Formats: sequence, structure tokens, C-alpha cells
Amino acid sequence: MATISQIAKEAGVSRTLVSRVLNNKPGVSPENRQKILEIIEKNHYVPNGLARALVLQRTMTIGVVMDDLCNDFFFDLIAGLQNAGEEHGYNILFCSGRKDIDTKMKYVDYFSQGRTDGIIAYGSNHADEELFRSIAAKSVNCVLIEGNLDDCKVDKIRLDNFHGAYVATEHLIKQGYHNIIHITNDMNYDVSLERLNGFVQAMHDYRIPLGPDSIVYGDCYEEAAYQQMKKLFAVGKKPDACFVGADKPAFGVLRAAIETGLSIPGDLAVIGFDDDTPESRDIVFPGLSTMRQPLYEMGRAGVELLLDAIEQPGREPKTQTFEAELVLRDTCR
Amino acid sequence: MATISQIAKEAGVSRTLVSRVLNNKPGVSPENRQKILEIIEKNHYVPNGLARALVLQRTMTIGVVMDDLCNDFFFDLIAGLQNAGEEHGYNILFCSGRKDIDTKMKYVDYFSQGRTDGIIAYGSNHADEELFRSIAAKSVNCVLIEGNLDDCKVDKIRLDNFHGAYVATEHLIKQGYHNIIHITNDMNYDVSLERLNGFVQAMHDYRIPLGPDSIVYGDCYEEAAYQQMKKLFAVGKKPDACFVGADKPAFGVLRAAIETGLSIPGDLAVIGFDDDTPESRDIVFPGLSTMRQPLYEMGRAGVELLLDAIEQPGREPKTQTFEAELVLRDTCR
DNA sequence: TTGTACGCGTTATCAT
DNA sequence: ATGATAACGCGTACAA
Repeated sequence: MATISQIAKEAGVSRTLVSRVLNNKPGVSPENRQKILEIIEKNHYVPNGLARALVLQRTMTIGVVMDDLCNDFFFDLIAGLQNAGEEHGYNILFCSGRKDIDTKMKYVDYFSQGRTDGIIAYGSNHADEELFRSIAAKSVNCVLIEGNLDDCKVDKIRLDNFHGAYVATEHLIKQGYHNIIHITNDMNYDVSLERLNGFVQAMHDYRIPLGPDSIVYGDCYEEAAYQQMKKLFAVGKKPDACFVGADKPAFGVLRAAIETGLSIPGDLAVIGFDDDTPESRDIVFPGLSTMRQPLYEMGRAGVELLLDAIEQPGREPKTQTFEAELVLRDTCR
Repeated sequence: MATISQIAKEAGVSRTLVSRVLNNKPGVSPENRQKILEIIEKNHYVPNGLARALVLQRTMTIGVVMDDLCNDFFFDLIAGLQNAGEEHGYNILFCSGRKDIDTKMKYVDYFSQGRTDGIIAYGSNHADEELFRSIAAKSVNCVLIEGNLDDCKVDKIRLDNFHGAYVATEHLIKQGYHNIIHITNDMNYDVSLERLNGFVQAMHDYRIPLGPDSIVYGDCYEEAAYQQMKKLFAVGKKPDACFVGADKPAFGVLRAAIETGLSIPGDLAVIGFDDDTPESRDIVFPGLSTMRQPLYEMGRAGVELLLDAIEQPGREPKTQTFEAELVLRDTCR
């Protein structure tokens, strides 16, 4: 790799002039500029980004740390981050954690060591708490998406999960469903509890008593919800509506119901959460009604918030909250 | 952000000693080591990675450039890259192109500017050619996965698409199917042509004539293949087997066949390519027989090959070729 | 054991 | 217009 000194030497000028040419700055005679450009071209010279970042104290880079790159749930978030970053001239770097906190932590450290101007971290798993606190302790610009550490002085992008769940449940109630159950998302995530709370509150507000089977504990995959529903149907339980804490398990509910011969939404109405349905599911299942989580917008907002923090060192942390939106398709009238 | 000089000053020693402590090197008295460690801890000091990389001429980082991070096809590849990188102590950085060559190019430049020890680029789109040539021209360690520029002096990880397609077609033939059609993958990708060629060669070797409907041009999504097959069935065409150039369109074929009332594999046998079926599809469709593309292993091999190149500057480029493996499930006997 | 001095590749300041 | 010099933060030979 050629360096600026080698180019300068070959051109018979000082590094200063080469630097000016590289950065399109005035103060170079046309002849010298021309000559320098040719030599740069000839040697395929590209300036070293590390050295430049070191002296400029700016990397124009944002590091993103998520649970797992291999999950279609994050597609919209990734797109939002990338697009917003690009608009502001920033490079967005992703890393692939593998649901283990250690890898996530490793990359947070990596990004923190001067390699980025800021970090965007996603997660709401209980295990993330330690990670997020360590980030907050460092003097690193950082935005937490989804993470809910009330006592931490960090910028945050949040979704109002409680309200979203409330809206979904309320909609079911107002449509005349009264034997409503809730299948939770993975309770290792804070959001799952918030959604459960929203469900409970709505049921309470409308004076609908919760029975022993009103709350079923699931996870963020399809299979568990499928099994739980099959079990429920097998013992003769007949809920007329089901609010599910995430879309993936909602498909498990649909599958169990369809196999059992129930008509959707006649015998059973279903509302999910997230709106992260891959195309392929819409083809074979009835369109899932759900609470849309605006991940694309949240990703964009995360970048904006981070840049805002970078530009105003020492300002108080902000929290920006998004609302989920009820999207009615086929599984609920 | 604290610096090594500040720590040294506060400890009343030279930067050398602090550096030794940071890197666990001998030559520091126990008392000094202890004192320095405490001050480091107190200040949340972390060494600057840029400065370190600059002087060490090593970033311990690999940059990965793919068409699109938002595609479940790449999940196994990502996992392979990450795991292999981690085993060797390397940080793997991903970026999100958006199927446009410009973003890809931008990140290749970014990674090339001294920020990584090497680049792994994935792609076989015709538009990638320019990109790959520009990479090859630079003096950057780089491995191309899937890209097929025969005349380029770069390390490559390849899949033998021709042979894979041949094996799939041959299997159908040997199973007694003779009215076989091929639905191509997106012909903008080199791999699609290779797979088409493998199909044609096998048909030719077994003396099975190709009719006007033997080759149907599709893309890498489900819908086009679905439409094409519906059209075919509508005009009374009755192939007894179908080799599809990718898994996603293969599901389009299955859907069209099932809707038309055909039994699988009785009336129509189907073999796909890639084996990138998401869980969710297996649940509602018969298990898709396919040629498994070992993306996880290819990702791993890409990292190994790159590190090999880094350790031996100037060595001749190598190409490592993988074979696809026939995986028989339900859609083909 | 400890510290000095130089270099990594770049930009910026300030002379000339 | 041009160039010498310092600085960014760090590692390391070398000398003490």
C-alpha cells in the first residue's frame, strides 16, 4: 500500500500538497495538482482511513450491535439504519452476535476503541442489562433500541409495547370477542412483559375476568405456540380470540387452529405483534392481523438520535418512543 | 476518552510501562503494574484501536460485502464467516448493500482504506464484474465467494453449479422421469447459467430431447415460478419432473402444482437448489428435495483462505471449489 | 526496571 | 503556492 509520503516523493513535492489534492482544497498550482493526480492514479493510491480518522478525531462510522444478524425480524431495522446512515454520509457497520452476550460485548468493545463515532445497540433481553450498563459507563456515544434501562443515562429508541398490546386487546373486545387468551412472547425479553401487562390492563378495564387459561407462556418461535394451542384444543378449551405477543408464534396458533378444523376468524380471531411476516407466509396462511412495529422508522430515528448526540457532547440523554399500529388483515374482523 | 499519555502521567511513569501493562508484557515492577492497572480501571481507559492498528499494521478485522444483508439465503454464510473469524481472533464486519452495486463499491473502498486486513466479497451478478475487477486491481487481500472472474487474480470460493445441476437432473432421469423441465434461477447471475448448462448436459448425455417448454426462465423469487407453472398447467402441459434453479422458486412450483391438484411427487417431482428453506416452509409444504449448497462451510473456507493469503503476501491466488449435495426429502422419490 | 526517541499515515498550523 | 513541523494515540528498539 502506497502512502502519502511516497506519492509526495514521486511527485517531488511535500505531503502537504498531496493532502490538499486529496481533499480538494485550494493552494496547489494547476500543474502540481495535475501531476499529483496522475501519480495517485498510477499507484492506485488510497489514503489510509485509520490515520485520517486518528487526526480528524472522526471516523464517520457507526457500529451496530444486535442479538443476531440471522433473523428476518431485523430486516427492516437494518434497512432503516443503513439508509439513514447513508443519507448523513456515515458508514454503518454490522456485526453478527449469536444470541450470546459475550460476542455482543466483544463487538461493543471493538467499536468503542475509537473505531466508530457511536454505537447503536439493540436488545431487550434480561442478559443485555449488564451489557447496556457497561456501555452507559463508558464515555461512548450510544443509542439503545428496545433496551429498557430506566435508570441508565443513555439515548433510547423505544416502542410503547404496553399501549400496543392494549390497543390489540381492546380491539378484540370491541369486536365482541370475550373469551380472549394471550400467548406471551419469550418472557426473557422485557417487551414481552410489557405486552402482557397491556393485555391484562385492557381486560381489566373492560371488566373481563381472566381465567386460569387466559395467559399462555410461549416464546418467539412458532413451534411452542403451536404445541400449546394443540394442547388447549385437545382438552376442549375454546377461546374465541387470541392476542399473541409476536408474529412468529401467531403462525403457530393459526396452524394449530386450522389443523383442528377451526375457521379463521369465525371460530378464532388472532392478532399478532411486530408485523415481520415474511412474504412466504402470506401465501399459505390467511393474512395475519397484527400490531405493526415500525422498525424501519426506529432504525432511522436511532441514527438521527446518535448523530444528534455526537453533535452536542454532554447533552442530556433523550428517549424517543414509537407507537405500534393496528394492521387488520384476515385473521381478525 | 483518556489516552495512554494521561494514564502514564497520572501514574507518574512513562507511556512505555503503561503499554507493557496493557499488552501483558514483562518489564514492569509489580508495584507499578498494580498502580497502573488501578488508574486504568478508574478512568475506564481503553486503548485506541485505530492508533494501535496503525502502528501494528494489523487490524485483526475482516470486512464482508454482500448483495444484501436482508436475505435469509445468507444466514448460513454469515454464521460460517463469523464463527471462523472468531476462532482466529478476527472481527468480522458486515455491511448492508441494497442490491445496488454503488453501495457495495462504497463499502469495498471503505474497507480497503486500511481499515481491514482483508475483504470477503460475495456475488455472482453480472453487475459485480466491475466491482470485482476493481478489487483485484487494488493491492488488497480479498476472497471472492461465488464470483466467477476466470481471468482475475484473486482468491476464490466457488460452488460447482454445473455438476450440482447435472446430479439433480441425472437423479430425476434415473428415477424414471423423462418429461423433465428446468426453471432457471435469475439469469443475471452467472450461477444460473451454470446450472442451466448442467441440466442441458445431463439431458443430452441421457439422450432426452429438449422441447420448446423444457426450459422456463424464472428468477430468485417464488412468484414468477408460480405464475409460469400455472400458465403451463393451464395450457395442458404435463411435465412429470421439474428441476428448479433455486429453492425459493421451487416453492412457487409446489404451490402451483398443489393448487392444480397434482400430487407430489406422484404427478410431479421437484428438486430445488441451495437448501435455504426457512423452517416455516417445511411446516406447510412437503419437504423440498434439493441440492444443498454448503454456505456455512464456504463461509468458513473464505475466512481461512483470506488468512492464508494474508500470511503469505504475494502468493499465487487459489480457488477452492465446493460440491452441492443431493438432499432427498418428500418432493422427489 | 525504566524512559527516550522514533515511526505508523494523515491533517493542520504556520512560516516562507 | 509551498513546505517544515507538530499532532492524533500507540508500540517498540534502544539506551540508561
